[in-house]
Amino acid sequence: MASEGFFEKVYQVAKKIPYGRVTSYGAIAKYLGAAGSARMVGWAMNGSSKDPDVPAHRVVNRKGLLTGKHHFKGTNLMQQLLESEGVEVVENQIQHFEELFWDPMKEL
DNA sequence: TGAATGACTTCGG
DNA sequence: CCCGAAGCCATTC
Repeated sequence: MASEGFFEKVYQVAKKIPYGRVTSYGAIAKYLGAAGSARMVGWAMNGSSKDPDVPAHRVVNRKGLLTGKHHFKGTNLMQQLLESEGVEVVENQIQHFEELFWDPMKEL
């Protein structure tokens, strides 16, 4: 259905996230023109399971916290993926988050 | 149509 | 910065 339009956009942006970088739901939402619908981005990510090319592990909340890790298959899968990209993660929180932060509005 | 939900964000204390 | 409460918005039932 066309109702997946919003989801598709989220997937596209998520796929554009550079390697070893992360972003927040709000940033993506704002880029999509749906500023304030950060929750929808997370919701869209819920459907990202059907699109393995979507690096949902690179999308965290504004604090750099891996809030969505509980939605992954493994409890530590999300962190492992980030660490695999050179991103330090401690206590579900991304280190140097401000440095690794990738703003689609600014980068795209 | 209306109420409930959610991987968030912002505001006030 | 931490905590609690309210707000937002699209999707689902």
